[in-house]
Amino acid sequence: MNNVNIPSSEQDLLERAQNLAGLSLGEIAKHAGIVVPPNLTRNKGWVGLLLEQVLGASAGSRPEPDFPHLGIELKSLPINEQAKPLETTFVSVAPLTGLVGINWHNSYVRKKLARVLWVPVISAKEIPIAERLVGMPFLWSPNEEEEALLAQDWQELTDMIVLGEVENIQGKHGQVMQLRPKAANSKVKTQAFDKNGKPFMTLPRGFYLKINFTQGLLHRYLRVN
DNA sequence: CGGTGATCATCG
DNA sequence: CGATGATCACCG
Repeated sequence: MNNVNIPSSEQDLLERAQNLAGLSLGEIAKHAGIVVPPNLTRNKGWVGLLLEQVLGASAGSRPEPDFPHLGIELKSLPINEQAKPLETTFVSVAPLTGLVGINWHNSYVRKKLARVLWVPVISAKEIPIAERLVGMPFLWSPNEEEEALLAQDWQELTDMIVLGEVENIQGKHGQVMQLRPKAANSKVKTQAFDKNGKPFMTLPRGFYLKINFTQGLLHRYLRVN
């Protein structure tokens, strides 16, 4: 069963998402006719895919926003009962080549994060998948401070890539956004350039939002209204 | 193969 | 016990 039911507007999408607040993943899955896996070990993207389907996002792996006509990206956000994110948030694969002419302003990361529908899910490990509750979804765009932090980290990480130092980048780099492996396993390789400009093969990387960043925006939206 | 959706699992 | 590096499933 596919999404015949595509949200017509940002407001429509937001309302639909907010109607999920308080529901359990089990209830939502049942309504959608989807079986809840016993755990996420072999279904790591399950929550995100469930929400995509229920909210009428376009499926597939195309590098586009989940709602192309609205320019909105959908992100599930696992949190604990104290509203603290439990995991970093994957943003996108990091380009390791073809970076000439790319800057923060025209970067893919900035585009992806321009408008995000965050759907918090209380996902403490001890809670069975089906019993995990959806929190209050909210639409977010970076404010000036957030965008400055993202731009700074993106620049630092991209500079290192351009200088051929991608293999010296560790998770600790970046204040709010980091670069980490993003692959099926550590044997997967993609092309990059070393510091002498020579091509070599390395592990694909992705940009991830650190927990302090998503925690901050969560608080910004949950606090004053 | 390289993108999407992410969480797992081990280490300090 | 949090953060980093590694990993899993699916799609076109």
